[in-house]
Amino acid sequence: MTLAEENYLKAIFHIEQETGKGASTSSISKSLNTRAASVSDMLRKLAEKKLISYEKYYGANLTNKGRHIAIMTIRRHRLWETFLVEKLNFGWDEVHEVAEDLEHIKSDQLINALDTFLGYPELDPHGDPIPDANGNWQKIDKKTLSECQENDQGTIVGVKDSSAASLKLLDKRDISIGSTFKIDSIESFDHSIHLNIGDQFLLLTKKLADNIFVSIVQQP
Amino acid sequence: MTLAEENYLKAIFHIEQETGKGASTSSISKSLNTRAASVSDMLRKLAEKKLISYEKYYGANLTNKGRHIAIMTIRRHRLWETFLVEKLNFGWDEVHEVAEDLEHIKSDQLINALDTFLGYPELDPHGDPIPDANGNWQKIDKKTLSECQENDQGTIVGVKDSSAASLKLLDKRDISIGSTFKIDSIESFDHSIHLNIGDQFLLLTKKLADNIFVSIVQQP
DNA sequence: ACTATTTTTTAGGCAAATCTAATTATTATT
DNA sequence: AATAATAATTAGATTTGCCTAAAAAATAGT
Repeated sequence: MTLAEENYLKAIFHIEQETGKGASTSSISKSLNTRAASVSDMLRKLAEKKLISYEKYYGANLTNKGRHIAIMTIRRHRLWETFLVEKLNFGWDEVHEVAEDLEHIKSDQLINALDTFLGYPELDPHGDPIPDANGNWQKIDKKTLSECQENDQGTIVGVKDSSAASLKLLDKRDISIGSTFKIDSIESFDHSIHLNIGDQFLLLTKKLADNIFVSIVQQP
Repeated sequence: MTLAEENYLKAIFHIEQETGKGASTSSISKSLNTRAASVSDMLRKLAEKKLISYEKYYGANLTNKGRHIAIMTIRRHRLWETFLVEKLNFGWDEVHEVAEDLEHIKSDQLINALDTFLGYPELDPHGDPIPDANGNWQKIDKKTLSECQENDQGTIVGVKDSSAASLKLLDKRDISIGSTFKIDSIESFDHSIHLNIGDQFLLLTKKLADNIFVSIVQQP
C-alpha cells in the first residue's frame, strides 16, 4: 500500500458513504485535487490489485479488501486527531493536515498502543466515529442541536459561527466540544430546548441551538 | 525536503560524527542499503541544492543548511522514540523502525508540542542526546559502566547481554534503563564499583558493570 | 433522434528514486 | 612506475504518480 493508493481508497470510501453510490472519476478528482486523467490511471491500477471494482466510464466501488484498507486509514487518522487535541493541546481545527501525514504510518503495534493510551475513544474531535481494531464503529448522525428531538443523546462536536463572541457564550454556559448531553424536552411554542449537559440542566434558545453541531448516537 | 533527501543527510551526519571526516559514497551506500550508483546520483542533487559540499570521488560534507536539516530530523526521531517508550510502553528495542517513519513528519507545531508533552527530555531511550528546538544538545559519551571513572555521572542506557537472566539480575538490584547514577568509588583491587543509583547506594562487580551500557554527561 | 456538452479515457511526457552494466578515477601492490 | 584492485561515476532502464493535450464515450438539450 502506497500513500497515494490509501488516499484514493479513503476518498472513494467517503464518496460512497455520502452518495450511497459508487465514486465517479470527477468526484474523486475533486476530492483529491488531482486531474481526472490521473484518477483514471489510478483506478485502473487499483482494480488490477482488486481493491476496487471498476467499469470504465462508470466509476469505482470498493471491494471488501479495499474497504478494509480505507477504514483502517480512517481509524489511524481519527486516533491521531484525538491524540493531537487531547494530549498535545491542538485546537480541533488545527489537526487535519498533520493527521493526514500521521495516518499513513502503518504499524499495528503503534496504532493499537495509541488507542489504548487514549482510552479507546469512540468519537474524534470533530464528532466522527473512530473504527475499532476490527473495523467496526458507532453509527452516528451529525446535525445542529436545533434539529434534534426529545430524548436524543450525543456529543457537542462544533459550532457554525466560531467567532470569539459565540465561543465566549458557550464557555459561559460550560458547553465545550466533547460535552455529552441528553435532550429533556423541546418547547413547541418557541423551540427552546431543555437538556442535561455534563452534570447540569440547561435551557437553550433556538438561535443558540442553531449554532451548535452535535453528533447523535443512533439508537439501535 | 523529500524523505529520501532527509535520510541521506542524516546518514552523512552520523558518518561525519563517527569518523570525524566526510562521508564517502560507499559508507553512505552501506548505511542506507542502496547501491553506490544511486548515492552518486543523490550526492550530485544534494550538492546542487547546497545541502552538502561534494567533490567527485572525494565524498560529501554537510553545509550548515544540510546539517540543520539532519539535526532536526534526528530531533524528531529521538522525540518519537521517547514518546513510544514513555507513553506507549514500547520496549527500547522496538522503537527504531516506527520512529524512522514518524521522523519525516515536519510540523514545528507538532514536534514542539510533543517535546513539551514529554517534558523536554534530553536523552532518548538509547541514551542518545535529543537536540532542542535550536539544534543544541548535551554532549555525552557512551561506554560500559566498567570503563567509567570516579565521579562520572550519567544514565543507564542498555545492556550488552539482554538475556532474561541478565535483565532479571538488574531488575533485582532496581537498575533499569533510564536510571541515573553517580560513581562514588572504584576498588583498584577487583575493579568493583560503588555507586549511587536512584536513591540507593550499590556495589557492582566488574563482571556486571561490563554488561551495562551508560551514557556519561561530559563535564564542561 | 441528433447534436452539443460534459465526462472519461488514452497517449505521451516528466521528475524522483532506485537499479544494473559499463566506464573511469583513485589507491594499493609489486 | 606500471599494473592490479577497489571505489565512484555515467549511461540507460524501471516504477510510481502526476501532468497536458487529444480522442472517445456518455449524457443532456432541443
